[in-house]
Amino acid sequence: MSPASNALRPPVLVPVPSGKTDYRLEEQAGHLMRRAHQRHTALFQEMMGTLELTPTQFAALAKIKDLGEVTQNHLGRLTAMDPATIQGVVQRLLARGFVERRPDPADRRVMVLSLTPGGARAARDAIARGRAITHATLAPLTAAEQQVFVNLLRKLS
Amino acid sequence: MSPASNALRPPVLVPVPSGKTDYRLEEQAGHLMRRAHQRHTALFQEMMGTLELTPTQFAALAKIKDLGEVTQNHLGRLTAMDPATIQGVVQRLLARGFVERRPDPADRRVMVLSLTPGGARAARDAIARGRAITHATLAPLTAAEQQVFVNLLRKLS
DNA sequence: CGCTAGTTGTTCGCATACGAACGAGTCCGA
DNA sequence: TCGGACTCGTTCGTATGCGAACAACTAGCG
Repeated sequence: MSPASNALRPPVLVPVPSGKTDYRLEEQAGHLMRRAHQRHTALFQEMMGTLELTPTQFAALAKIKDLGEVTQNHLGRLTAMDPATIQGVVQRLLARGFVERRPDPADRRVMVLSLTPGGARAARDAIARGRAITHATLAPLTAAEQQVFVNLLRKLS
Repeated sequence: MSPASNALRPPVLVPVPSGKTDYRLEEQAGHLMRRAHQRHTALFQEMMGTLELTPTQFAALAKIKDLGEVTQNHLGRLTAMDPATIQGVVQRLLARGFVERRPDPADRRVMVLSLTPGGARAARDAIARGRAITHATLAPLTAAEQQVFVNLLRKLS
């Protein structure tokens, strides 16, 4: 039935029939990236379910678990968040009791962040779901395509 | 000297030495998509420059230009925006005088949107920049990789 | 030592993004 | 023709995401 499986071949290169080249929004990389990211966040929210973590909250939690202790700005850089953005994310994790902060005696500008026991438990649970979310996000692609896609994404920062 | 150049080969499959598999945030598809999208929007804002259009405003403008007339919800579906989201976007385009709206006599729920002359001029200008933005966004990839990347993105909605 | 440059965390404002709920209107089947 | 189901646009609330400005603090240089 279906022709199938020539998916990676470049499209047939029909040169635009009309003289004035037209602009197809739905073929622009940026627009497609927005939509793909949109789909991912929908999956994320659905599959994170009762844990009620957003993607950025999850990233922060996972990174703190990784490092044990981090300062807020450093955590922001590691998770690609603006100081203004990481600030709000950390506030919400503090409010939910997942994260603790204590002043750094060596540098009085700095607040050191670490997980609470409850935060550590949440992080373990969330990471398990994180694996499933990655799986679901990439499900429309074959295993080989997934490899290629992630490699290309890495080149696009 | 250096092994090098096996970049597309699947990683050597070192099964994690410790018993507990670890989770690398920076290799997760979702996280990478967020960062790639982030980079794109930064390029977008910079290159759109004095036109001061956001990606969603641009998408709406380009789509209206394409169709001549659209209703608001329909426009939202075409540009992948929630009714609540497209509402704000249209408000701002109305406020800047790029878009007009008039009631549809045939269906009194509906408002029909179209471009003003100024909006049409802005759209032409913006689309020219849009091409450059797509180019810059994909610049880290070779031409062949760009084809593959866009094809894979399309499969991820 | 003292001044400047840079860093850290915070606040404000604006623009997505979407779930939920709502009033107004349309449509279709009984 | 009546009533329920659906659609359209709007509002509210919450969470990113970032530029800009700011106070507090550190560090480095003359």
